[in-house]
Amino acid sequence: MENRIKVYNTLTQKKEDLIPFEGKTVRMYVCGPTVYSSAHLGHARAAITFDVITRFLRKVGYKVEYARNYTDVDDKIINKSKETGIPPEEVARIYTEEYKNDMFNLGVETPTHEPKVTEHIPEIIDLIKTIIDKGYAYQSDGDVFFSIKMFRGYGKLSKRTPDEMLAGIRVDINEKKEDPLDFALWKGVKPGEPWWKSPWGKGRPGWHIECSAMSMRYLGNSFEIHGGGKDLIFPHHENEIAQSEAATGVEFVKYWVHNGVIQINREKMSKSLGNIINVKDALSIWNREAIRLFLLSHHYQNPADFSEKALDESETALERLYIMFKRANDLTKNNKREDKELATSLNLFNTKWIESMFDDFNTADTVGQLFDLVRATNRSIDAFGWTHTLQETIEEIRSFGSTLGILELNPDDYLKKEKLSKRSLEIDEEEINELIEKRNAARKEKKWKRADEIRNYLDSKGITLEDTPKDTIWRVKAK
RNA sequence: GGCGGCGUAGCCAAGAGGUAAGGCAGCGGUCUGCAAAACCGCAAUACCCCGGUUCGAAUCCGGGCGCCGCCUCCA
Repeated sequence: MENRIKVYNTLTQKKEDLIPFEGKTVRMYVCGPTVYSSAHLGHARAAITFDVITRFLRKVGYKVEYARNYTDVDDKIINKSKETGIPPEEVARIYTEEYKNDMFNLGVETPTHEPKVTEHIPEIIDLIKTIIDKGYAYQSDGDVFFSIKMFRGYGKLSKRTPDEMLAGIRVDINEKKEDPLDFALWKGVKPGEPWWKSPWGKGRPGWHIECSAMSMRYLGNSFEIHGGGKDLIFPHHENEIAQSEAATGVEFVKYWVHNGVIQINREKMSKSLGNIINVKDALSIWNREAIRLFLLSHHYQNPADFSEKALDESETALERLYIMFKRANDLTKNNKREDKELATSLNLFNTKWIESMFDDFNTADTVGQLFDLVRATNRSIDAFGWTHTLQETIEEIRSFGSTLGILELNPDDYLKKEKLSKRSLEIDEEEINELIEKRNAARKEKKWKRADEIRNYLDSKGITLEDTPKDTIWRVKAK
């Protein structure tokens, strides 16, 4: 078939060929966090989804200009400041740092640009001016509102008309607005709030305008991909389209790409349900690669139901991969034979996973293919030991892993060190090694009862032993 | 109420007209002192229900039922 990447576009509700405006450069903007609280799994999913998309596009030869913002002025930040007594700038600074840290710990690569709202106030003011000049916005008191009825395409992304939205129940009444659906581009200052000077008096940007201003600043008036969680489609992205296209008269974004939400036990993760899981907390329990594998085992558009069981299963699945790496590592390179069956499996994998990624970044499908190859690889290790083909296979799996941001550790680091430090297991490496020696001494004398006692003891501490022809190896149980 | 989406074996989850990936859990076998890991096999007539289109439907269309998201701050 056509050698083109297909991407599902929320705007057209179809999978489309990804065709950049120019050559092989893809410009992508993804809505980053409003920095008023710790990053949760929803942030992690969005970041990882677009991290993988970026990694893959680059792998297949695209240049990706990737911008992801920090919204560091906002009502929620101001509220947090009032609650805690910490100045708003400080609230924003703390959570921006935390977000960066969390993303680093999740293995998310840093985007090309990470603009902050507070550093782009002039751009925002200019953009609002243009929108007013073109007649799409009006001043009311100290505020500036976007007039949705002036923009003909309003609702094209979220597939609803203003009338339908008005039929909905909760629309806040604000006498300053001409139409209840109008939204603020600029908010006049209130006592104790951060403000900047503007042609409309002191104030600050409304929500939505920052993303338009910053994406245009770094990526241009029209760019290829705009991403974010599905929950941002309305009103955030709808409003971005309206204000951007009102200002420039050209199509803002070619492909709108939205990731599905995280659910906890089939329910939305939300403050009111009290079921928000922070990235930091998840990382204290599970390896970051397990979290990524869990997410990437779902198609990015589908909801992902997070549970302890599901994450434990991802760790178990990862363990299978690392055990395979370890088996391969431990082989001596003395075999001159080649395994043709493995070569065939490898070729199949090479073409299939790329194909799956070309088809709307179907990482879940690639994971299935990976495990097919893993079986073939283990079979090959059993039958042939080390071969050049095996070496090649391992390298290819690693390379695949680096596109998904998994399988980047040494087997021993994953199977031992990482987990030893993550679980408080009341046992250390030294003691484990001592016990293994004792057990092997017992085994030599065929004192099986004693040997099994030691193994059971270690098992009770969460350590699994494995006797290989050469020696005894150990790992921390997956659970 | 409006808009969007989902329902695939015990659980999780891909697939979107051509005869159902993969993971986890379970069972049996090979290997092992016994295990573990790995491999082989079983469970497995797995596509919510009822109609329709088609040579052929999990996939398309219509109608049900159940669940979820958005419409208010959200990744």
